[in-house]
Amino acid sequence: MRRPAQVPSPSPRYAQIYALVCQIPPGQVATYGQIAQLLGLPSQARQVGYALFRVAPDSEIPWHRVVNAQGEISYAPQRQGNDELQRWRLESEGIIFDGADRINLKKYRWPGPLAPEKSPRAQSKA
DNA sequence: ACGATGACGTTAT
DNA sequence: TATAACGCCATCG
Repeated sequence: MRRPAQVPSPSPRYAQIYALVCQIPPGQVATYGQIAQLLGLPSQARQVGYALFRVAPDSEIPWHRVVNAQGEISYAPQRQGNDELQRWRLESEGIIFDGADRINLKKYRWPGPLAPEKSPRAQSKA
């Protein structure tokens, strides 16, 4: 069932994905394509999602803050309800789903690592 | 090494 | 707006 088998040392590419996802602040969400683009991977949105698939639900990574470009959770039978968990967690952070099970990306979309929601101070890193 | 798959995205109908 | 098909690239058998 395509289980992760063993992931002792993921590729550096995945490490970047995980690191970026960890930077998503609570109450906000990012899309797979956005993550990919921020990493310099314009068309590899799939790999971003695939990387998150390898992450355990109890991982330190806020994987639940990543949704697709349509602003909705990607429901898949392979996740066996982890998708529900994702929605539940997002709602816990104050994110509201509309009648179409989608969220307002215009309102919750993560601006990026260079634009924290508090201080729009670009490139103020180190 | 090869073929098939997939937590996606974009464009066309 | 919803549905369908194609493209992209890493991972799996």
